[in-house]
Amino acid sequence: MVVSRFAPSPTGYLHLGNARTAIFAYLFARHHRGKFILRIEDTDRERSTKEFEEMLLEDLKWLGLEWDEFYRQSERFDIYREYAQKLLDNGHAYPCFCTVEELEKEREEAEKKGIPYRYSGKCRLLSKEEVEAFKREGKPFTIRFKVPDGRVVVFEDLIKGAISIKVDDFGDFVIVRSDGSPTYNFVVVIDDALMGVTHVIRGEDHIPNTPKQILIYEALGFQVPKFAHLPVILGEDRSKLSKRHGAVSVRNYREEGYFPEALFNYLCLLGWSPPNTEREIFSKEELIELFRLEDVNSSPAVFSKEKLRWLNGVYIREVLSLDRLVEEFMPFLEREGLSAEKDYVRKVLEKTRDSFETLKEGVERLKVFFVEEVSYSQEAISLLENENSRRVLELFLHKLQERDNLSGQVVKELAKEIQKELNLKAKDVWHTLRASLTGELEGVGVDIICDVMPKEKVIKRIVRALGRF
RNA sequence: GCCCCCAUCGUCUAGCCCGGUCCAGGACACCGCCCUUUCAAGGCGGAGAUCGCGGGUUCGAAUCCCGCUGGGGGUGCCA
Repeated sequence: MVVSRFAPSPTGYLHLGNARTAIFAYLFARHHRGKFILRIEDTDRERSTKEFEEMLLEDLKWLGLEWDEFYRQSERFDIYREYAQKLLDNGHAYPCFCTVEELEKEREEAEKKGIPYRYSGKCRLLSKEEVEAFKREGKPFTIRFKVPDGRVVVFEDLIKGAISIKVDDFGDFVIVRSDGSPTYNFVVVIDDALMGVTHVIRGEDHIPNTPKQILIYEALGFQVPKFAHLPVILGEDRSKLSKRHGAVSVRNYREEGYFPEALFNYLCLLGWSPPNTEREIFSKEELIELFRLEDVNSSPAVFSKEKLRWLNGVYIREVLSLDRLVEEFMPFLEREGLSAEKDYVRKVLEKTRDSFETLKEGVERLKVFFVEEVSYSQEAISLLENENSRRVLELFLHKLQERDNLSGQVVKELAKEIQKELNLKAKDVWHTLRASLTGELEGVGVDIICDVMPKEKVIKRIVRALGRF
């Protein structure tokens, strides 16, 4: 059975790059009817927090990723200790008593000479007696993995193809810190092996780690899984997407009123495209069906907020159900201090869903439907102060009284009559109505407003405008 | 510095494995027109890539080979 996993460390909000990695790993597992594991990599006690972990889970769920198994590395230290001991016993690892200061000095010297730094491996040479003596003294030590000399590790990456790395490029590396906590390169192997992970799908920044990990797999007699390294996501300036590029966490987009389906869909299109089709809109189920690692691009992609926006708009106007739209719109309305009956919101959105691309933008655009009193822009004021405007509004009110109810159809008829009777351009009539009704010179169609808003409310706004100008 | 990865319109990409149908297709953004009471949305059309550069191989190369350049990533008792 295929088993993939997503293994984030809880040191911040879910980053877009990580989200895409999670999505690909998830899609791959589901496509093969396999298992998808979520593993929290919190071995670094300094930077990991419970709060971030909760956010992470929340964001993942929001995106629509369900996992079959869940682990937390901080709860598995006993297991890691056991395997560290195993490596010590079978001679693949050794205690190292070098201090951080000593290592720092070595590194500086290497740099000064312009030669690439790697740990000298001098603690490899310590005799049993020396080790015992140091331990009795209570001298702190790390455990290092013994990297075999001259070895070239070759592996077939499912996305990049054959990759070979000379192991001499890095020295013996630490697998257990002096405080007893295990390091990433070590635990990742233990966990993936024990959890039966068959496909390690992760960012390409892990390529340099892979040979180290393969060495550990071998030293422990574990079967080496398949690897797939995804290209990174870049910002507009072509450097790795990071905080200084602005909104880069899933949470940011959620708060701006993006839909998880749209973000999911967009992220899939970054570095992957489905075979034999020019479609771009896909449901999660379709993506599961279509996704193949072979079709993932091997070059990095620049994140485009513009295109995400567009895609979100497509979801709002074409893909999502009206009910869903209403459901998600409500909290955004409330966040702006506005409120309305669900049915009313439904009526509004039914007619206007094709005119905005994020929920936040939607609330802004549709405010006029929900506020008690509109505020007038400078342009609207100068228009309403015009004598013609007064005549239009008065005539409109007068005619409105003769009608039982108001609608888009009715307002069109009335506008036409007014235009004729006052000998004005259609434009002028409409502009005046809009200004009095919305306080702005642009926005949602006046006919739509009259279709949706109660007649009394329309009258009230016009009366108020008339009274003010 | 050293190691690894990558390279098609501004951006995401199709095509590359199995060379001719590609004087390179689609999408976002951009420009114009139409629709129209405005802004969007929508419809139609346009511009935009000598396939990073230079050498080969071949009757023929975006597609195969070599070199160069550029970009990205890594180089921790972070993950």
